[in-house]
Amino acid sequence: MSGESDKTEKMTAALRKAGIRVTRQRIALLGVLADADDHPDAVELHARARAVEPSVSLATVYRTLSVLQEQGVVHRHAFEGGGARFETTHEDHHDHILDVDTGEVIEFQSDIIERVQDEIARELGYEVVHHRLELYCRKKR
Amino acid sequence: MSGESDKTEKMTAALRKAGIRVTRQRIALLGVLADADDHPDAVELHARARAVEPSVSLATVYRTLSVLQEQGVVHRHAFEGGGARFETTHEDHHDHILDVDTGEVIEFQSDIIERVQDEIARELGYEVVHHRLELYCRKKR
DNA sequence: AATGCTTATGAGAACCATTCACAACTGTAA
DNA sequence: TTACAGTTGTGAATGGTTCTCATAAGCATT
Repeated sequence: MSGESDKTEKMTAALRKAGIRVTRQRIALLGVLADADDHPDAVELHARARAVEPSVSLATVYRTLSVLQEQGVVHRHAFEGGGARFETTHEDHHDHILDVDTGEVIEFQSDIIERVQDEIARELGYEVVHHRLELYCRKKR
Repeated sequence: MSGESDKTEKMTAALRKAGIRVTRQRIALLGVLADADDHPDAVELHARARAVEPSVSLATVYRTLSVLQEQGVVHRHAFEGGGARFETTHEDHHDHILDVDTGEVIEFQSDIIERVQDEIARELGYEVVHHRLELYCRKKR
């Protein structure tokens, strides 16, 4: 309900520049994405977008998420179990810890791991295009 | 065609011990898995198993793979794009490099990464149940 | 504001990998 | 050999995601 206009404006400006039409449905979804601090799936995003703009179909959510992904605005994650989950792209790269009991997602980042990955790939004659690192964890008691 | 009987015997022995029936279909699939040095998907395993034992259905391939996974005999990997891919469990843990152009899978292992992962989880009050690390790479030229 | 061209949308069908239901079959222990 | 429980093939069902197509609506231009 608050600081979303900032992010949303940046996003829509970027879209216009890319020749992509800014529709009611897309504005709704962008707002929802800007407000989200979790990692919702398409159905959840659909529900949230509908609360703002009832005329958003699930198909459009998927289509728009694809567009936004191509534009680099959102990231799509295929964690174990269930469907894809999304988050707005933020400046710093990170990987994810998933609480296997609650499904909660925690972000983390490790330069060391990053560096070792590149090194391993290089030694085998490859360069890393992208990677996926997920730690499925349980809370220690 | 060759050294498969060894592995297969070990596998079937383990299954019998676990009270799991050793059927024609399962023998065929175990043989195929023992022979495979790649990471085939269910359809590919079905094709290979059919060559040995024509009465193997795709449903049985899936069912058996689930059983074998529960027994710890095979590992299931959900790489990006396409369906799950399988490999027989071998002693040493490893992660995967995927050639984004060819789909080829290369295994690698890094104690450093492993250690840092545990450390990161621990600091956040978690313990790693399992993880998934995949490097999507392109051959350097 | 109205025009026209083009892209986006909603609804529901289609897709694809995987699982399920069920009647027939078959290991396996006795 | 029997008998029972686990297994199988077939085809239908599932669930997430994408596609089709007729209609709606951006947006640059009058």
